[in-house]
Amino acid sequence: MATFKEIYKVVKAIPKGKVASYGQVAVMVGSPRGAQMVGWALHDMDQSSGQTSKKSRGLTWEAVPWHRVINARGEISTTCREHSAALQAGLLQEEGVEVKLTPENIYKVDLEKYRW
DNA sequence: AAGGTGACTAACA
DNA sequence: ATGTTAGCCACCT
Repeated sequence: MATFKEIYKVVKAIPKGKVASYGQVAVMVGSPRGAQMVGWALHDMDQSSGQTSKKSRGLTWEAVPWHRVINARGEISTTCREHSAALQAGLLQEEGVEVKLTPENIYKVDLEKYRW
């Protein structure tokens, strides 16, 4: 069953230097159709550095590498776009992941190379 | 308890 | 080929 906890667990399992799509994570947690929920789970902790900050959904947000999770096209699709997206891209690059910036200001990752 | 929501995806027009 | 619509499923109010 795909719960936040399970999702975090899977996300934390993503190796450094690799990325996974929401759908991919969803499948791993056992809910192939729960992609949206995955992104949602991550969004709950968007604080960037990783602080529980607001008690939010009451889940413990230990260092979950949420930046390694992107959409099916390898793009960073945050609702807060530029804000969180830039941070995410930066973190990925630090891990050795090549992140491109499209003309539309959308960060993209080469899934062919970095997909988990 | 029921309804609404969302960092998605895939299929259809 | 792009743009829209529908399905999804746990979590919040």
